[in-house]
Amino acid sequence: MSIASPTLSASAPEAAARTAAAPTQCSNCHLRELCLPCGMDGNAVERLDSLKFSRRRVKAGTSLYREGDRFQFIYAVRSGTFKTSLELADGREQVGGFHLGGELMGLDGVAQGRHASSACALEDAEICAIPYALLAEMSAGAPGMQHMLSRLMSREIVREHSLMLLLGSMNAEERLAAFLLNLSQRLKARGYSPSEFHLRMSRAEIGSYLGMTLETVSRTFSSFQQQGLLEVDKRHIRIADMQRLADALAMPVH
Amino acid sequence: MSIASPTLSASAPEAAARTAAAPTQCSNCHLRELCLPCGMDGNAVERLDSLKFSRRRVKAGTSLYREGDRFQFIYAVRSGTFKTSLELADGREQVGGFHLGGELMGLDGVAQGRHASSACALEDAEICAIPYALLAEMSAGAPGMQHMLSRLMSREIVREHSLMLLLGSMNAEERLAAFLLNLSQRLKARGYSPSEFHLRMSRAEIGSYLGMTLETVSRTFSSFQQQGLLEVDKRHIRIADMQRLADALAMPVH
DNA sequence: CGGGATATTGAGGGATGTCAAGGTAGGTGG
DNA sequence: CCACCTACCTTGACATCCCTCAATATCCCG
Repeated sequence: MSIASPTLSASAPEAAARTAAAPTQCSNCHLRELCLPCGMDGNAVERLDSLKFSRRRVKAGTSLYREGDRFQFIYAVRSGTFKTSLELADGREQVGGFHLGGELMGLDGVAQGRHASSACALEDAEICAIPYALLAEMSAGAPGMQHMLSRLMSREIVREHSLMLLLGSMNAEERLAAFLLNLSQRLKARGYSPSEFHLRMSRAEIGSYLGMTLETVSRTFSSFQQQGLLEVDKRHIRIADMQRLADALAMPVH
Repeated sequence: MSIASPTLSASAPEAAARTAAAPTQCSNCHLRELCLPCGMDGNAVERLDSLKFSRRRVKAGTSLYREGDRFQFIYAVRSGTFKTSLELADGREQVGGFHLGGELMGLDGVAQGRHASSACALEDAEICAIPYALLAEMSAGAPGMQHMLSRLMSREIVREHSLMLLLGSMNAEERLAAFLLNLSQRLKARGYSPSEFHLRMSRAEIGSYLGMTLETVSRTFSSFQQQGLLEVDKRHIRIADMQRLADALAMPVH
């Protein structure tokens, strides 16, 4: 609960400088197929370009926003990995998700006008800050754009459904298998290897996300390795048998 | 699993008849402070009225929609109680939420154009079917309306956050206490007693929602009764000590 | 080189799941 | 109206998964 790490300010000089140097445009972003513009027509993407989203670097371990902060922006990850989390009454944290390039954060702030969770960079990262008010204003005249926004929010609801399912009715092995397979697919969609990757999050963060202790996460990794499903070296993971890992999900041991 | 219970059709003759007899208007609905119109100005509510939502009765145990059905409507509960759920690979169900009067269901369908969960009435109920396409079309010209829709979806995301927290880091007593306190507040907001009510859902459904077995739910009810927090008679609940029940949440036993 | 964060592994215990038996309420048909 | 049936709830005994506590190893960084 490091109170030290400050929320970055939108008006930081370096952010302004960067924006001037390299205006951020969705139309030629390498993540356009995954991110906000996904499914939009050229016309709509041009409108997005006109907003000239500001870009910001976020250092590893730094918060992008915190629970209770005033909601102004939604954020798209350009590079790096984030976690979003809630703080419990007793100070522990509950991780709500991990976010890779092209994924959006902050949509939970629309409801109350304040962020309902915190977002923290797990490695040095870069984001686009999208002013929600402008986005809403613009989509008033553009039905397709508004629908896109609704779809994105709905997608977040569906994502949380599956997490709920995971937390509500799976054992430790199923949970970790589900986590790894989901991560593998998302990495693949971003052009990385689906079978070999480096985890950006600690065992404790994985455990919090999956509703188990860091020791159980560690033991389950070891167990998967002994079963020949994975090769694990700290945070470096190789999925040795994707099929059997998927089976661990579909066929509960019960 | 009962393939028998049919999804109701929007074109059921009785539904059409009812609509003609009593056109549904948000502006004089007794739930307007809790439901869709909440926070809208008079102008916007009039626009809602012009849509003339169709009303539908749903018998206890009947599905309103099912996972995979084409998404056309979002539904507002007028009376009765619903559960929403997902089906697991092995046939078990995972309950995702319970819905009282004034609450909306089906927003998870926007993402894919298909419903991502099923909704089933726990008692005889009545709903408003809100054609999503019309709603989206109308809100294109009305910024306030569109913002309302976004807020509602965001609220759903926040709701699932708290469920995630509950499933990820609470023990059986904390979970049941959280469930009862939440239900109590929602009943109070609807003009019912917050301290004495009838549960519309079975122990198994509560257990699925909270990520525990029906036996543990039953035992935890008994334990609360022995501690003097509740009086329990099957589905009839009286909260005898609201404060200590709330304490069970804030001060984990750990 | 030292210190802190992170990961692994073991031992033991406790919370919760599983299996089983019995009770109660409500609906249905004779 | 009663008998029966089914669904639901409660409770007990036991098993087991996972948490807790603890020791050690490893890595990274100053």
